[in-house]
Amino acid sequence: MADTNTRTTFGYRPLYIQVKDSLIRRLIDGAWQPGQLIPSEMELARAMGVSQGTIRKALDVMTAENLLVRRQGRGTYVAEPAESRILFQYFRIVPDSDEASFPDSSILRWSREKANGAERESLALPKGAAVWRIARIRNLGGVPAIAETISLSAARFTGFEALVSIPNNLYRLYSENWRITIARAREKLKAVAASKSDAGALGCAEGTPLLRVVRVAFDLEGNPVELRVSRCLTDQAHYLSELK
Amino acid sequence: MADTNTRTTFGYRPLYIQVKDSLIRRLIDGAWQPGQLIPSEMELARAMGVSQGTIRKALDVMTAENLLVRRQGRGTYVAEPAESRILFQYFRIVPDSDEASFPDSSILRWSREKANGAERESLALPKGAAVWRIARIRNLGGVPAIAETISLSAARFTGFEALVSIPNNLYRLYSENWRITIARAREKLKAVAASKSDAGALGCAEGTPLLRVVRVAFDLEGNPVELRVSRCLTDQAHYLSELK
DNA sequence: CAGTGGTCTAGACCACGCC
DNA sequence: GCGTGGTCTAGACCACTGG
Repeated sequence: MADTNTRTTFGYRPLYIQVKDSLIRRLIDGAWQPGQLIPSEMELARAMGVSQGTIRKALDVMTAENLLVRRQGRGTYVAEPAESRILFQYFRIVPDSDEASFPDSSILRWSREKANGAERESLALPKGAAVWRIARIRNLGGVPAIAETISLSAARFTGFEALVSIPNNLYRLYSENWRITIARAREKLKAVAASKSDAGALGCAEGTPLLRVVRVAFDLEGNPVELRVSRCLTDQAHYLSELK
Repeated sequence: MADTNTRTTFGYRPLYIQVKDSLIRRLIDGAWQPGQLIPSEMELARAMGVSQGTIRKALDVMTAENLLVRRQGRGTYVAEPAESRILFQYFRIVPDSDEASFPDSSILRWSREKANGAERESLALPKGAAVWRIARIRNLGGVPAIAETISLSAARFTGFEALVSIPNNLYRLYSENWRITIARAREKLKAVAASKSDAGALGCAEGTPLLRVVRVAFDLEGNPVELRVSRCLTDQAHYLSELK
């Protein structure tokens, strides 16, 4: 590892970035599983032939990217798609009054379909590709609040038809069944009028203003994995965004 | 600085945090102005009696919080509320097609008013306090797209009435005229139906779904400074949110 | 070429969790 | 008490900027 760097201006990559890439490789390959305790800084430093400080910098960057969790006195763990973390990181709809609570969800239907234009573009699928399409309703405080349509590449999620049920926490499902880690996501929000079917599902009048959230979620390698379109009732809740 | 720490479990603060607090104090007091080049790491280390590495860590944290800008070979500068940075950090409405462009804006009216309940709560104002209330329209690609109402504490923004005009970039105005730096903001989004006055201002039908963004912006000390309510037409644009 | 931030190293000590 | 991550130091060298 010590001499992978040519030291020319072109293509110079700091050592700690190379270390980071190498460690991310282990996550992608599944050598390190979510929740697992990874070797200590000293061990990694010895094994990779760099100083402890360089290892530390790589681990710090990965921690900032929510890939690892470090606990003083215990060690460094691979981040898990656990409820609490997902809630904080990926679920931005919160009731106006209280703090956030994880919404339950009921599946309306799911089926294998030919990908439409939006799905092909968002998920980088070839023409004629198939997707799994899931429709569900999420409740906030017991009241239907979000209608969601989730699309997944059928080629990537092989064996999806064998599922007996679809859990509430999909990112854990992706992780455990397909070893896919969601690393980041991009959301685009618009205000739209409720369609007839959305109105029926959410128990509101047709034409009610809904917050439409289109999310594309990416894996560790930067490939799009999931397209999720949510239509949200926002009379008692809002989408929270922190700008820092 | 070396011995401000009691080394007891209670109230332990790392040195670099103390350094950071001390440097932030200079920003709050205005000793260091936006755009200014601050002393080099070595100078600061000597002046404060700590190692260069400790200074570096404090500066890195402040850079991550967008308070400083570091440029290799040149030095470390106090961050400016410049168009380009504001655009990236605080303006999340982008056209569906292109990349982001800074919107122009036209002031509809501004006046001093008695603060309403929402303003008192958001800005932590006492009962009976006064605010400056600004109404403006922002255009995206030449078309009216956003109707905004901005509220500022009259007690904090003294002399506001003396302004001959209100510029497009308000955060630069706050910085230059009142030495207030906006450090972070929280936005809450809902979908609402266009009111009669919004419809008139935006040239859409009454009842059109609008994206309503309520922003509270905070200064370096964490005090709320600005309440901004935006109603956005989202037929040709969207609100972009990155989840990492 | 001098000065700045960026990287890398080596070693010491501290706070924390667990046994 | 031991091992972990977290802090702090000191010093070397590298990459970038500007004169």
